[in-house]
Amino acid sequence: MAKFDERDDREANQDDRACSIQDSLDILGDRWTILIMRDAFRGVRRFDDFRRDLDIARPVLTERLKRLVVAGVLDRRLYCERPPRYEYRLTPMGAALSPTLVALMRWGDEWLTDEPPTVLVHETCGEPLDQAFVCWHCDETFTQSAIASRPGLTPTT
Amino acid sequence: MAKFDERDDREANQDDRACSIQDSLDILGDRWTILIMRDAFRGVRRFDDFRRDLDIARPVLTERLKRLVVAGVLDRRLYCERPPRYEYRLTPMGAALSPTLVALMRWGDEWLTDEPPTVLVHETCGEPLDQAFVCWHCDETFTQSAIASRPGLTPTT
DNA sequence: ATAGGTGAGTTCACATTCAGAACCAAGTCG
DNA sequence: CGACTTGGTTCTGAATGTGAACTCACCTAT
Repeated sequence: MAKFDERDDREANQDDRACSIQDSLDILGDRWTILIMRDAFRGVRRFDDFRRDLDIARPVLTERLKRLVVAGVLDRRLYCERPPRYEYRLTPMGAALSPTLVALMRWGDEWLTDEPPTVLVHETCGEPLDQAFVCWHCDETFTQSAIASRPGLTPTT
Repeated sequence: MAKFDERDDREANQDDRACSIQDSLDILGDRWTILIMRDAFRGVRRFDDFRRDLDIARPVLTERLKRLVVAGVLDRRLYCERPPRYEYRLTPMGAALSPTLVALMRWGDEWLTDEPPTVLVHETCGEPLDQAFVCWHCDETFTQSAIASRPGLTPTT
């Protein structure tokens, strides 16, 4: 993934750079990190709570949290001085992952589970929310099936 | 991740099941799979094209593609009889991952890259699209920052 | 007809990463 | 005092990933 010595620039016409999905996955792309983020969204903040909830090996959790803090996605802060205790909180950058996690969740709900999906509801009216694409210009909204042209992420072509 | 023998049901109060994010990650959750899917969205279909584009080890690619086919996300079909050649195409289930990939891409664009983001444009008007939550009932649209209550994926609490 | 090339793998030896258990440190509670 | 908690680190085998070489079926050029 790092050694592209013998590559001709075949891929340059396709997307002219490593693609930001790859960049995102450099931070999130291992078996645990997204689950850690999911827990963080749920409000989990402490080392042992992550560990217990995920059933993850301690050294791995230590390393992942460190990476996430370095990446700027979590913030490690002392929440108790005298027995020094830390908690990990979402930074704005981490919180910005919510659409990604929601999309993953909805996909799993739709295609993988028989159980009733976790619906997101509109706080003010209690009706279910949908995740969609919106064109502020035309004031049109459409779900993914209706979107056709996406430069850099071309559809089935 | 599979052996929960000694777990008490501590997590039952939090979300009463494995959570569909976990289910999704059982399929997508390793360093390569999401990149493979991204390539599939871009129109890559053949073994060697995936291999070259991703610079992934052959055995791993073989195994990943097999898993994705079993999972129902890709479809392996013979596209040439006499030298038997296969191609891997997105199934509807695979295509349904588009919001997830878009969300990942947008996150990477916004937080990780200095380069101009890949904007998605509305085909009919050419204006940039946004990914958002929409309440069909109130006919209101809001981006993730404005969403507050999500059962099962509670915000920062 | 033979030599070389390609697509799609498999097999193998080696390196990295992960898991699980034990250990440690700093503080707190009984 | 000793036990317990949180948040780690260190260690050792197991699992996984890596790259190189090999296979097999076919195709193309000479």
